[in-house]
Amino acid sequence: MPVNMKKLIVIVPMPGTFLLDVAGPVDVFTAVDSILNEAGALPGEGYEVILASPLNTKKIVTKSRAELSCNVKVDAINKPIDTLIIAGFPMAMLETSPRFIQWLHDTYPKVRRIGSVCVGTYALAEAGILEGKHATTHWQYSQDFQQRYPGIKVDTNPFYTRDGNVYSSAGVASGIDLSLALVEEDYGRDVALQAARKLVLYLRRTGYQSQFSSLLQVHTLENSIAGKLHPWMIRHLQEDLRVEHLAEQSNMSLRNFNRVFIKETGMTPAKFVEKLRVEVARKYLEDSDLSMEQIAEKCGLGGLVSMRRTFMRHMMVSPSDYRRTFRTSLQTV
DNA sequence: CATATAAGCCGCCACG
DNA sequence: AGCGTGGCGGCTTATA
Repeated sequence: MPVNMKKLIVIVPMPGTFLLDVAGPVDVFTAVDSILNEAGALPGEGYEVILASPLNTKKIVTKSRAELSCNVKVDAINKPIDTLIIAGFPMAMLETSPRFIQWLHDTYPKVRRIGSVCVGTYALAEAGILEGKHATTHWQYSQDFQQRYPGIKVDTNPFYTRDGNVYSSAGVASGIDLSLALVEEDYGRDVALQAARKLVLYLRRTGYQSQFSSLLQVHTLENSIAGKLHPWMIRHLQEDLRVEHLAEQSNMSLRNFNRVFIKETGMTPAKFVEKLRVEVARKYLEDSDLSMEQIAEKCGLGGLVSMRRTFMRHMMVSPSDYRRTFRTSLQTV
């Protein structure tokens, strides 16, 4: 893929889809692109987002009867696809559009990654892309899905799952969570966070996945010093986690520890510890009634002022604001 | 708010 | 040479 080309995000809206299935990912990627541009993007940085119709017509009628006008029909796409996302999928389409399924099957090997929103997961399954892999779909359909495709491991809890370069998300609004995760993978947490702020979203809603630290990729979890240290750090958050001690714990010299750690995680040890502390603090703010002092204590974030400063630096909101908005948004749902 | 002190980071070079 | 490693010194950054 040419280096100086923006990543092409192709979103396929299935007829009868919820608008949000489509609009969520579209707006996330679009917002990120403009954020990157405002920040002075390098050539090739950012996203080009297009809608591609799976039918013979460019017009797609959504469930609400609102009409989407696609940029192109899928088989007319002539540029390399970075990310392909299938959104929505009324069940009737399964039998009626073998051509699209075939196209999906043929196109999958040529894309960097592929994802689905909601029942779009059926399309991936039908194209044989998910065989033996983990996947998610809308909770109402997960039982049916499992029966229909016994070779696919269906997770019902998370908002989205990833297995290799295949992603699937649970339904409708979770397409947004998926998209933010993809952005985070590409451009890091800060950019994803900015996009979430711009769209007034939370970067990561609480699903069961959030029990894990998002700081490490799955493959980093084993066979790396960062991965081995990670659980230990979580257990000792309230203690002195100076880099010196981390190096000691890993039986390495300070110098080398630093070097290796950066290579593995892409960030320096101290930054990592700080992010970890903030992340755990967020969790306490979200799902506990512990006082600020108690949270600061548990996370090793020093005292109140110190926690506030550090938290602000990462989240761009104060801990109390974060807790408040989080709580009130939960109540209105 | 300024200024002192500690911690973190990293280039450079050396060793096996 | 080509690598993983580690010590030193100085620059940057956060905090009291």
